[in-house]
Amino acid sequence: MKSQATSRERLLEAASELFYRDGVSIGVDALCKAAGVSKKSMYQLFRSKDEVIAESLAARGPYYNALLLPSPDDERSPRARILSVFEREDERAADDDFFGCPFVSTATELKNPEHPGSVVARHFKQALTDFFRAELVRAGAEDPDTLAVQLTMIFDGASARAVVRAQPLRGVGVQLAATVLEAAGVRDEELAAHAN
Amino acid sequence: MKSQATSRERLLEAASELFYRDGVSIGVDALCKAAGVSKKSMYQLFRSKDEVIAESLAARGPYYNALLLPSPDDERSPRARILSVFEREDERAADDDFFGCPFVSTATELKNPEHPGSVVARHFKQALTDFFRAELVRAGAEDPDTLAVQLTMIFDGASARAVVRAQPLRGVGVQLAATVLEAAGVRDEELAAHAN
DNA sequence: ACGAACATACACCGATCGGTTTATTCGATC
DNA sequence: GATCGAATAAACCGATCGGTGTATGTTCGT
Repeated sequence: MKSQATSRERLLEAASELFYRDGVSIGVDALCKAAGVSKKSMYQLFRSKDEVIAESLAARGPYYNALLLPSPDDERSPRARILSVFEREDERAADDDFFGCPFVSTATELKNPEHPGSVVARHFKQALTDFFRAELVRAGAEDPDTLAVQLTMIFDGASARAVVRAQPLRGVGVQLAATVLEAAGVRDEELAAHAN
Repeated sequence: MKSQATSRERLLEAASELFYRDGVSIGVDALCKAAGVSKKSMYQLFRSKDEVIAESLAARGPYYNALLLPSPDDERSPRARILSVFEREDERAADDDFFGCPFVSTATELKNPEHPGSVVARHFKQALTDFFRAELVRAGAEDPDTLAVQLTMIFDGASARAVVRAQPLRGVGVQLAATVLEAAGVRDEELAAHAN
């Protein structure tokens, strides 16, 4: 056997990596070769390359979120949990093989917002915003909706900065997020004060 | 004659638009056809498609900055001048033909940070940061360097949000920038206080 | 009226694009 | 061991990729 994973799994995994590293314009020949799957098989597992793009992005989503978001049983404060996302992004962005948020990158390359891949991208950006919002609610923030969107914008802005390879000023995203939380009155004591 | 502009100008203008709207993977045939210039002419005006990418981006730069940045004889406060950039971005992002900051988009698509187009992109993002920095210095901000980078991040984050077509919450970028300026003590009275 | 310079359209190059088809091989079932 | 389904490699499709070569104007200065 080729490997433990099914053809479909190998295909989606290779697609995630290649589409992220080389862009969605990478050819299906190269993709199938990397996955060790014949083109014939690919086209009976998926209707089109566009479907592979969307499905591989959807498959990457949970994995990517697991990398960034703190685990649910991480008992730190909402503030610390939110800032940890920016800290991890900061670490990842320092790598040479960092090409930005895969969802934003894909949506940027696809151009068409109705492309199934763009729809998936939109969904997962919303998931990040939802995480921020939930933490902000826990912290008792005043306007969690707006604040969550703002944090997502900071996240994507930090990512964009890494993409264009501006001179690395590490921690500036974390610092910015902290400033915004501070301005919104979200502090570490906040949760405790609320709980008491 | 075809038009007043030279072949080179028509080529760069068409390239700016097509590369932005359809991505840099648009073919040179389509580009030349749109510009009304023969492929032969293009290849004796430019060494390669990559060079056209870089030059067209460099040509778009001043134009794009003129759209966003306030004119030098706009006598509003640094705070107002900075916020006006986010207001204009907010307007532009509402258009259906908005595909994000062209510099970030191009760098995202090119992947390779050493591609001449990526170098140009980096340069123009720095120009935006420099504008912010200059205004912050005028306003007497404490850490203009970090703050300027943070504002650039907010700018690109707002852009990314528009690219993925998240539900439009207009003005949230402006609001975020205002929050950060407020936290940094940059207020409208600041300049006057300094001048007095 | 002439030749030099240039810009054009267009064929051409090998490679690759997304996608389909064919022929072959392999492994499981009976 | 015969049979069938599934997976494979590879040819094939028309179109397009970035880039070049050629042959036909068109516009000049002289």
